[in-house]
Order: sequence, then structure tokens, then C-alpha cells
Amino acid sequence: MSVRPVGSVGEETAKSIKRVAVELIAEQGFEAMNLRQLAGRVGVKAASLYNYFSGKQALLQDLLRGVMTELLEASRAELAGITDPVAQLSTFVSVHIRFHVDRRNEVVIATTELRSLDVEGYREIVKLRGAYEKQLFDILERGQANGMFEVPNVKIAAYSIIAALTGVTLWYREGGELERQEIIRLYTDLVLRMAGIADPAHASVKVKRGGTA
Amino acid sequence: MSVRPVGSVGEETAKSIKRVAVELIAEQGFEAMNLRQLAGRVGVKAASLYNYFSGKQALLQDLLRGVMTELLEASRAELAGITDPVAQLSTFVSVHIRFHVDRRNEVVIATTELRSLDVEGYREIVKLRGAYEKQLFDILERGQANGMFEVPNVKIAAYSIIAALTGVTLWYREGGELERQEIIRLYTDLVLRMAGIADPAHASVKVKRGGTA
Amino acid sequence: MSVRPVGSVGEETAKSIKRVAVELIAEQGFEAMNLRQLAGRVGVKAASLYNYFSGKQALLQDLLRGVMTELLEASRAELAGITDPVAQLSTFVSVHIRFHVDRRNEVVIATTELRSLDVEGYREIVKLRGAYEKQLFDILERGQANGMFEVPNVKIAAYSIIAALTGVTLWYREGGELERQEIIRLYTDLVLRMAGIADPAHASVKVKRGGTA
Amino acid sequence: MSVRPVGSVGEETAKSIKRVAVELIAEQGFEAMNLRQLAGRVGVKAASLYNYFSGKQALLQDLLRGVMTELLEASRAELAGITDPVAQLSTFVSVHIRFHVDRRNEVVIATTELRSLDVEGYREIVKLRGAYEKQLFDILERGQANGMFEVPNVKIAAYSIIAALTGVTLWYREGGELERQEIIRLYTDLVLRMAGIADPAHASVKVKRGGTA
DNA sequence: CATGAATGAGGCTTCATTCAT
DNA sequence: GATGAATGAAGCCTCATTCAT
Repeated sequence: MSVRPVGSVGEETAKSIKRVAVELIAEQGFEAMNLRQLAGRVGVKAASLYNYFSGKQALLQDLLRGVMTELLEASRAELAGITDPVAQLSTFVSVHIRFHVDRRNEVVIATTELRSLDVEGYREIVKLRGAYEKQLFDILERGQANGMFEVPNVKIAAYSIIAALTGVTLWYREGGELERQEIIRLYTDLVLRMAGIADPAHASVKVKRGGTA
Repeated sequence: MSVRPVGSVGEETAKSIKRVAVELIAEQGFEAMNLRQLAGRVGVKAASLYNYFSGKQALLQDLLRGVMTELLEASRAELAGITDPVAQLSTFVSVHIRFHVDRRNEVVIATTELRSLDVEGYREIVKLRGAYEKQLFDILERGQANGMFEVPNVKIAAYSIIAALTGVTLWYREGGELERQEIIRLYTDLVLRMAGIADPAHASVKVKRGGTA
Repeated sequence: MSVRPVGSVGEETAKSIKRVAVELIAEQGFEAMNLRQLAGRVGVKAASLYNYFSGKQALLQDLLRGVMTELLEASRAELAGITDPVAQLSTFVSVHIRFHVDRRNEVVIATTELRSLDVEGYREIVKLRGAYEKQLFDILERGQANGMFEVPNVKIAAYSIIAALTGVTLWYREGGELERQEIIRLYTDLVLRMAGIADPAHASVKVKRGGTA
Repeated sequence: MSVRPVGSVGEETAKSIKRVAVELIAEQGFEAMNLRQLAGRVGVKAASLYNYFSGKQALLQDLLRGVMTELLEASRAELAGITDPVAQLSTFVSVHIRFHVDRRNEVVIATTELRSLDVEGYREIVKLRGAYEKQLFDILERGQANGMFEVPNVKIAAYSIIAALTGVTLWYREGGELERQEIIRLYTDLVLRMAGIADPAHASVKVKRGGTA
């Protein structure tokens, strides 16, 4: 009966809080961010924040759960149905880079601020991250098993690949020299080398190496 | 061994403070560490810390300057006199891994806690880091220039290599399965691939690529 | 019983609020009770409470005025027409115990939470309490004057009697070993002793002093 | 070596804090008291309080533990060696009144503010109170057993006696009409009646029952 | 050198209350 | 009548830092 506007004020404020919080945490770190600041940038007083979360800790956990869940889902969605390890690996690179470029801040705090979570929260997020990373482990293992990759040590390779890819957050700035497609191509190239593609020619068939990803 | 009475007590305490501070910062982050805790673990009261540093900020800056300076010097010392790009790259990997394994905590806080420095301190440490990283840039560029490497984008390659190598801090624990030498070999293998060694045979001389994991 | 549609919803809510408020205040104290909690147990949102009272303070004052007024009226009603001091005292005991057993929570907060009232409210409630207590003072004085009681110090006796009787709230729980009638009998016995009934035989007619516990 | 004054500043402050806290809590209640106020009256800033207790809760618990322990010890000390139930009861009254007159505020908050303790603290204090009260229970039971008292229901009698005696805190003010000795005499008289002394003559030896008020 | 004591600054959080819908 | 949203006021507590001893 009441004529509350669709996407009511609360919704807007809630989104605004999350957006601003991510910015601030990425800039200064979770501990250094304070709620007055957050409230100020949202255009609200600090007390009002508590209409949207139950505490500073909970806010962080909400944010991290959000990003990690979406990252996990995005990667699963894109990998679904692909069977060729090389194609899988390329796809993984593509998703990872796109996500880390598009949502840099969120993804950065998801690794940087893990330590600010309480034990319970930590476990939850690490579990999600583990599930995400496991996909790469599995890809590498399968590729290694059927001889398409040459990966002396899967663990090291997987960690290194993820670290290398995530490194994109360190230098990428919107409107920089390289376009996203080009960036993906370059990282894919790098990662395929790391996987030790036995027959580069073979890989190029699948990923049109050097072409569009 | 020797019985140096002069200044020894203070010296011990000073070292102890640095050591414990590194531990605590690595565990909890700089902002989360508090001086009472630090003092407590050192076996001293908080007020006494000020006999050893001028403030929390200064302590952090001292620590970071220390690590970064030593890292830079160690790498310069080892690279001195080497001219072959492949050998240089291998050496870089070797130094980097050794340093990051031996002094994990220090090196971790040097990247994690940069944001807690004041502007001046930030500039100083970033400059040192820049000098360290430039060595890798130069190696890659030289190798690319004389055709020994194939690196489509030096910046991306350099960042990726450093990120991949630094990843060792994420999983390495003393007494783990792999010995340091083996770890270095695996990472070297990975990095040479990333550099797109044109002639694997050449590289294999150095790293026995593809050995058992 | 009857189906009164008019205003019934609001009436129900109003009563519910008072009932729940008494519970919560008795459990935790007035300062510790908060309106969200109260609203929650009533099944309403905090803002809605203000349709039923003008503020937290006013609620407390309403509650206390209510109990004290009823206690005063109940005692006056029962004492009306009785002239014998011993009978008056027995009646006072009986009313006091019944009221304190039946409405324990209300009566408890009426003494505990006096200090949370503002000056004006405090005066009002203390005045009611004074009127209630004066009845006992008068009974004791009259009994002492005509030689039926032996009360060296009326003030002390009165305070002690009220304190002793009110103590029933400390241990009485519905469904305990003792029935209400038995409890009243025991307390009456005690109080008559405190009043130093000169002729126990007289009293024993009324209260069967010394019966089995 | 250091020449810190005996009964150093800290000692003074600590005592001052406890004294003032008891006053404030007695006046306004624990929840209503705030630490700024406390600090202000002590002549110190609020932050300094934390050099003396670990939190508001802990302060309360310290205070209550203090009073209850001392009350228990005082009563045990005075009762030690007395075997006659009448003498025991008189002694109990005497100790209780003296303690409740001399340390009114402390003893008042020990019953009023129990509810502000956390579960653990509550248990501790209630235990102490139980031990104190048990002494009276035992006295009454012994007196009843050997026929010196006539107490139909020990629990009710004990609760009533303690309530009546504690009532002294409601009206006693230093420098009032009655002297402490006289007050004790009156309350002793009252309590002996409550215990139904079978042989008043016996009791009168001790307390001159029925003397002038 | 060490430390007991104090403190200014500031952070998180709670809560009664208001008001437009 | 009910409630989502906001807020001013205030409370507890932490912490780096200072200083006299």
C-alpha cells in the first residue's frame, strides 16, 4: 500500500556504503579506514551505517564474501563445458584478468585484508579462495596428465600463475596504453609458457595465440 | 662468543625489538600491532621502547629501509660481473628466492605495509624497490634486444616474474618437502620459460629443465 | 469475552508493551533495557512504541504510578472498617504478601528503579509509597498506644516489617513448596512477633501461631 | 634503588577510584555512572582509569568481591568461638548492622548491582553472599534444633531477618538521633523476637529486651 | 636505561528519538 | 497505527606518546 519508491533510499545507501568502503579499504587498509570517513563520503552520519551492517568486521566480511563468491561463480560459469586443458587454461586467464581489472579494488582487499577478519570469517573466505584456486590446480594436473602441459611442480606453477596474473592489479590503470584484449593476450601467452605447452602450434589452434581472446 | 660488555645490553634489546616487531607486523599488520604487545614480547615496558626508536612510524621505516637496502645490495653483489642475460636472469631468480625464503617476514611487510608509511617514507622505500626491480627490467630488455629472450611486453613480464617469485612466501615453510636448491631450480625453470628462452637447450645447460619434481 | 472491535488492536498492543516492559525491567533494570528489545518482544518496531508512550522515562513513570496506586488502593480497601490493631496488622501482611507474590515484577521495579525517575517522577512515586507505608506506621503506633503491641521504636519496626515482607519476592516462585495461604500465615506469625504482641494468646486465635511449617 | 614515595601516587589513585566509584554507583546505579564522571571526581582523565582496572565491568566486580569478602570475613571472625545460639544470633545482628552502617554504600551496591555483573561475576558474588547467609541459616537451625528458638520456617525467617537488618541502610544517616549501640540493641531485640526466643528471660540478659527507645 | 603514571586523540558502537511515508 | 531511515549525544575503550623518577 505504501508508495515507497522502487529501489528505495535504503538500497541506494547500502550500495553506496559498499562501494565507498571498498575504495577506502583499498586506499588505506581496513584498519586505517574509519567509519566517520566512510559515512562522510557516503553522505550520512556514522551512526546510520549501523542500519546497514552490524559492525566494522561484518562489513569487511560481507565485502570479501561478495567478491570471492562472484569470482568463483564467474570462473565456474566460464569454464563450464570446456574440456580441453589448453582452452581451460586460457579461459581461466581470461576470467581472472578481466575480474581483476574490472574489480581491482575489491579483489585487492580480498587478499590484503584477510588478516583483519576474525577466525570464523577468515575460514569462510579462505575456503572460497581455495575453491577458486583448485580449478587452476585441476586444470594443470589434467593437462600434465595427458601430456599437453609440462609442469614439473603443479603447486608452484599454480601459485606462480595466480601471482603473475594478479600482478595486473599493480600496474593496470583504466585508459592506459594497453587495451584489455591485448592485456589478456599477453598474460595468456605468458601463462601458456609457464604451463610448458609442449606444442605451441597446438595451443595456437585453440586460443588463437596472439589473436583476440 | 666474545664477552663484549660495552653497550651489549642495549644492543641486544635493540635487535630484539626489531626482530619481534617484524614478527608481529608480519602476523597482524602494522596498524594492528601495538607497542605494548611489542614491548611485552621483548620483555620490556612500552615506555622503554622509546629509548630505541623515536616512534612507531620511524620503526616501520627503519625496518623497511633495512630489508630493501639489503635486498638491493645482495642482488647487486651477485649480479656483478655477470654479462650473459640468461645467467643474469638465473642469478636474479636465485637471489630473490633465497632472500624471500630466508627473510620471509621482513620481505613480506616490505610490500604489505608500504601504505602505512608517511609520504616521505613511502617515497624512500619505493625508490629502493624501483632500483631493485629495474635490474630485472634491464636484464629482460637486454635479453630481448640481443634475441636471447622473447618477451612481448617487458613490463608485464617483469611484474609477473617478480610476482611469481615472491609467491614463494605464500607456501614455503622451513622443513617442507622441497629443499631450497630444488625450489630455486623449479622457479628458475619457470622464469626462463616466461622469458621465452629462444634456445631451450642453452638454458637447459643451466637448469636441467624438466627434471623430476 | 465480548467481541469489541473498537480500538482493540491498539489496546492489546498497549497492554502488551506494559507487560513486556515490566518483565524486561525486572530482569535487566531500566537503564539496561532498550527499546528495540522491548519492541522486538512485543512484535513491533521501535518507532511504533511512540504511538503508545511519549518516551522511555514516561513509560517507567506510568508503570510505577500504576503499581503503587493499585497497591495503595488495595491495602486501603482491605483495611477499611477494621479497627483492631492486631487484625489490621494481619490484614496488612496479607495484602502485602499477596500483592508482592502476584505482581512480583511490578513491585520489584517500583523499588529498584526509583532512582531512574526524574525528580518530578521520583517525588510522585515516593509520595505514594509514603502513603502506603504510613498505614503500617499508624497501625503500629495505635497498637503501641493502646498497649496491644510492644514496639520500642516504630520507625525501625515499620521499616523492618516491610523489608521482611518484601523479602518474599526474593525466593517465592510460582508452584513452590509453600502455598500462598501458608506463606501468609508464616509471615503473619513473624510480623506479630516483631510487633511484640503482648498477649500471644489473643493473636494465636487469628493466626495459629507456631503451627507446622 | 629508585626513590619512589612510599604509598606511591598509584596507590592513592587506586583507592580514590574505588571510593568515588562506590559513591557514584550508590547514588546513580552502575549503568548510569559513567567513567568520565568517575575520572573527573578522582581528578584524573578517563583514559587513566584503565591503569587501575581493565574495564567498567571488572571495576564493579572488584568492588563487590571486596565488600562481600570482608563482610564474610568480619562475620566469621566475630562468630568464631561462640557456641550459644542466642549469643551467635546477637553477634550476627551486631556485625551485620555495624557493617551496613559503616559501609552503607558498598553494601548497598553489592545487592543492587548484582544484575550488572556478567554471568561469571554474578556467580562469584552470589557464592560469597550464600556463604555469609548460610551462617545465619545454621544459627537458626541449631537454635531451633536444641529448642532455644522457635522458628517455624528457617528459610523465611533467615531471609526476613537479613532483609529487616539490611533495612537499616534505608534510613540511617550519620549523626542521626540514634547511636549505633542503640540501633544494634533495637535490631537485636527485633531479631530475637523473630527467632521466637522460647525463654525471653534468657535473652534479656544479653539485650535488655523492651528497654526504652 | 627503565618504568609507573598520565593523557589527548580518536575509534567503534549503542540508543532514544524523530519524521516522512 | 506502523515503519524505514537517519541522527545527536554519549559511552567505553585503545593506543601512541610523554615525563618525572
